[in-house]
Amino acid sequence: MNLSQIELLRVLQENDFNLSRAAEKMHIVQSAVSRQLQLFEEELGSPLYERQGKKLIGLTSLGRRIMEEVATINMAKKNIQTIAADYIDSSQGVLHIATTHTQAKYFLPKPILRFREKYPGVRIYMVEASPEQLINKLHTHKADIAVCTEKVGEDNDLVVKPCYEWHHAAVAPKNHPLSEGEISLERLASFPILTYSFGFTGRSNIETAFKNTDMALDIILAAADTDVIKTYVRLGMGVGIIAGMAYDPAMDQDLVARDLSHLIPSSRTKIAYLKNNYLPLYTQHFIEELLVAAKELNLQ
Amino acid sequence: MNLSQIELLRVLQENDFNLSRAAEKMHIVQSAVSRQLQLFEEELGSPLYERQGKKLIGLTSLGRRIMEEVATINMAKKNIQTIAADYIDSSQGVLHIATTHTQAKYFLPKPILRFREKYPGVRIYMVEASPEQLINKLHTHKADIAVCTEKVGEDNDLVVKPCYEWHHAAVAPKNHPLSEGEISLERLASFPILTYSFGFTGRSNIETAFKNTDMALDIILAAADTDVIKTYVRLGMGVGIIAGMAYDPAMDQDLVARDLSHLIPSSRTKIAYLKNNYLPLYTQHFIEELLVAAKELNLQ
DNA sequence: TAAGGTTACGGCGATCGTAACGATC
DNA sequence: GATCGTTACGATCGCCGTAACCTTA
Repeated sequence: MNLSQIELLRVLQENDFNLSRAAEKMHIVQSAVSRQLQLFEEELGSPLYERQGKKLIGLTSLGRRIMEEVATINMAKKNIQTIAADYIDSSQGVLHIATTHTQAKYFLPKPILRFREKYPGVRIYMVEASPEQLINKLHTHKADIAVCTEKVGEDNDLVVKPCYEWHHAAVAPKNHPLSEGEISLERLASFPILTYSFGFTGRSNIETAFKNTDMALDIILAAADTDVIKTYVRLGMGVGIIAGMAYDPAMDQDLVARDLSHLIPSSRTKIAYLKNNYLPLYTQHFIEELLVAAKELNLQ
Repeated sequence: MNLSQIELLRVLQENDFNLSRAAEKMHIVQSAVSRQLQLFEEELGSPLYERQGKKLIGLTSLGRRIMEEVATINMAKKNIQTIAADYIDSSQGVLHIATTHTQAKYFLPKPILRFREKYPGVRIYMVEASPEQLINKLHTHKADIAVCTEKVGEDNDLVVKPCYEWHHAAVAPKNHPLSEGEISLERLASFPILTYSFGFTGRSNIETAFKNTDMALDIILAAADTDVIKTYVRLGMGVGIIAGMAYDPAMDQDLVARDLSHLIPSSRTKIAYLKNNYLPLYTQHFIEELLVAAKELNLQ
């Protein structure tokens, strides 16, 4: 048994058990991969993969159980490298942030700027995706930390830190009827609505708000992206329901925002990263920066 | 980085950082070990060991942190092998039990006999030692499970299953004054006492019983081993305080046993094994056998 | 016949063993 | 001088790459 065989199992996992693709990813020829897998299965004395003819089509039950240990080993191996690099120079490195559009645009700018001042040597990669994809990116080590509101609470392999709390707001063009008067669920339901896609940015709480009523929102457009929603609100398509902090008084002067905290339960944005994953010092500081920014938001 | 380098760090740990001894243990020459260590430290970019001249004298702070990950990897590697072997044939294998003399002689015989009937192909090794040493044997993989009363509750890396509860008993030769009349702490303290060594078989609870009194036992002999205690009790040296289940009505007809449950808090014997350590099916069944025997004991 | 996998074989490099040397008690 | 570790060098064995072959959609 050796580490490249362990690595191979991981790469196979991420490439649909396709030996040829795995070989490419590992920068060796396919025959080498084939042999290493044979050797490993031979050493263990039992096949790890189900085969259809020669083709690998999935894991055996033994293989599935062993993949848990493989994941542990790969994580620890990565940790060793990270810890050593961090020990030598904790001012340099790479930080992969996975987040949703709304967080990237309306929450992260301030903490990221502050972080950059302290750590000019850290290269920041930000990737936007759906909460489900974010979690997947954590698991496949394509992201170090995730910032989002939905889903992350449900994953047992993640450390989840509560970040800040926010409310939804309704946005509409100036002079829209909704810019005046009290807002109720009924009234809200009387307009065509533009809001987030399922599984994004507190959308679940919008559902919750209407759950025990016989009303339903007439959602004519759902987007992952606050700016898309605003764009179509500006075109007069209807009322947008967005995250409160995504209304920018300066940039959105042509829109009015109405607080919906009395109608829709508050949402909590969270920071998540893999359990057992060593985070370099600068990443730990970045998280602190996020929490500071969160506190500032919630004090306002 | 490769697995034999990781293995090397473990072996060094267990051999006082002595390269020559580590080389022996790994069945390669010392120069090879020296070079592998150099290569690994070079790859990480920072030394893992403190050196006095050329001699290794301990871990650096980086080294200490990395040893945690090394332990994880070694555990997972061992798990992979165990899981595979277990999957192929769960009726064969080796079971290392670490326990104290008292458990080995007075508790384990019945469950071990039953286990052997079901698993004649499993080779059983039993090693007797002090609770502290037992825990060490778990950590160094020299034992799979430990059965004892003291200490194991305090170690966070162990899974601890409560097994059975028992009380101390006083034993004395027939016709000894203690064979009649009520027993109090005062009366007990008036005899010379023979009991377990510190850190063995419920000794801590004997201490507890006298803690808030101004009395003290006159312990004239402390042994790890119940049979040693009995032997000297038979010679008339004094009163033995032993574990209740260590009094054998058939074998110990020349002694009287008096229950001390009203004087000394009850003790609980536990089963312990390493967290994250995969136990083969037969070991899991052995534990069940222990719990069955424990239940039988506590029902009597 | 294209895509995926296996088998055979030759070459290269990583790692080991031998051996001589250096340091420390 | 005994113990412990390093360095140099030759030898070996493991692993890769090339290439031909097998199998199935």
